[in-house]
Amino acid sequence: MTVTGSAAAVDKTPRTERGRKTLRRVLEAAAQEFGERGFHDAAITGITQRAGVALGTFYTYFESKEEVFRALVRDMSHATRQHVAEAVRGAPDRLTAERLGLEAFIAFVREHRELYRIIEEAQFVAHDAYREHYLTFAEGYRRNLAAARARGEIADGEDEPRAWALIGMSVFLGMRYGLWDEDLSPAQVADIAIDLVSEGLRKRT
Amino acid sequence: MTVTGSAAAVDKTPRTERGRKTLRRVLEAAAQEFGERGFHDAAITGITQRAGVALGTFYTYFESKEEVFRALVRDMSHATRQHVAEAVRGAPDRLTAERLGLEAFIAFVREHRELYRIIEEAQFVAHDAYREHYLTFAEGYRRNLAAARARGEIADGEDEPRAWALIGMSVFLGMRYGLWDEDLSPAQVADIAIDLVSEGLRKRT
DNA sequence: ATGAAACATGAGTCAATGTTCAACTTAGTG
DNA sequence: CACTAAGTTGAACATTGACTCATGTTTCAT
Repeated sequence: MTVTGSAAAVDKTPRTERGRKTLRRVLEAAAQEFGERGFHDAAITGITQRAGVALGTFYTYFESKEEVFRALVRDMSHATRQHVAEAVRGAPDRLTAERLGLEAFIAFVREHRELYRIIEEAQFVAHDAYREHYLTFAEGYRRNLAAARARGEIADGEDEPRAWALIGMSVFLGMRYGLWDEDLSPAQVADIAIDLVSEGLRKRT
Repeated sequence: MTVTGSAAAVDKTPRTERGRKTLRRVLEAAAQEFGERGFHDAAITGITQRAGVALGTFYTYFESKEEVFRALVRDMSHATRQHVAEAVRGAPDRLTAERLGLEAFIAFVREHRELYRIIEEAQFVAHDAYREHYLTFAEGYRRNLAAARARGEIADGEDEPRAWALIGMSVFLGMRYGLWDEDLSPAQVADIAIDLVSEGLRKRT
């Protein structure tokens, strides 16, 4: 028996080319609106106006304001990981990969200023999506560190806390040097930060 | 001439002991309400109910919902810095101070779970207060690193990006091991993270 | 061509809640 | 005691914006 009624999740996937096009425009408009105004100040009418469609059209594709937001978080999470993975591909070793990844991340932030507004606000609007995002990121990171350790590329240590430390570093450097001020280039920031975590603060004689 | 009228900021500071007591209760109630429900789901009636006062009493002490929130951000920012400074006092060198500070921070997060909800949400609700918080934190950090570098305690490098990297590390470790899961003790997390930044990832033979 | 499904429209509904205010009580001073 | 300032109260107001729905239009398989 098929479940019907108010609790059923209606399939809102577009069936025609026109529908897919409209959906794409609504999603892009939503990214803009949420990025500029934040979740709560963002208005559905703001999204539909940007997209050039009527208010009701929004509800042809999404159940609610929160649902678009979640879709956006998933999209951007995926896009970010994709972009970083691309930049890192073919790196000769882990530390080089770290540098390239951080540089690519900061550059990505500059080109997608809505990223923080949306992903960080998910912490309060769609907490599970937020957790999912960082847990996924951390798991990938942890695996990379474990593999590098197994290859003898990096010193022994706990992979998971290290992964979270490195992610936090990236997120804050992205905020400070990607979003807030561009007084250093992504490459400069990456060089300094990776020097910190590869060589360490302790003075050697 | 004294400015009066709608644009003037009325002084809402309590003059009597009763007033100060009520204000304190409202502030504590606000921290609870915002901490549990977030800025937008929090209701003024929720705050006044927790405080055991009437709705109107709130407006005896605050101009608006946003104003209490800002007051709270300032309070918690100050309390956090205070707590960490306390724990670090008398540390023999910078790396020891880093370890003690991080450990104290994670412990503080566990005891004040409303901290992240409020400070991080300020990013969207009171962006200037959020910037102020981290800029203040970063400036203190930068000075500490510069001083340690001058004393020859740590290796040469750029203080400011290093400060932001270390702050980001702390914030994410606090979230993961303070808020989300307590599978490692604050001391364990601090040891691992400080080992990472003091010794570095590069393998030494 | 034609009928049905998909898509688009936007005025109207409805609940939530931040803020105001006029009346009332309490505290402190001369 | 009398007077004033400070503090308290909660019903009423006003706005806002997410979501519904009845109607109209477009697409497309047969």
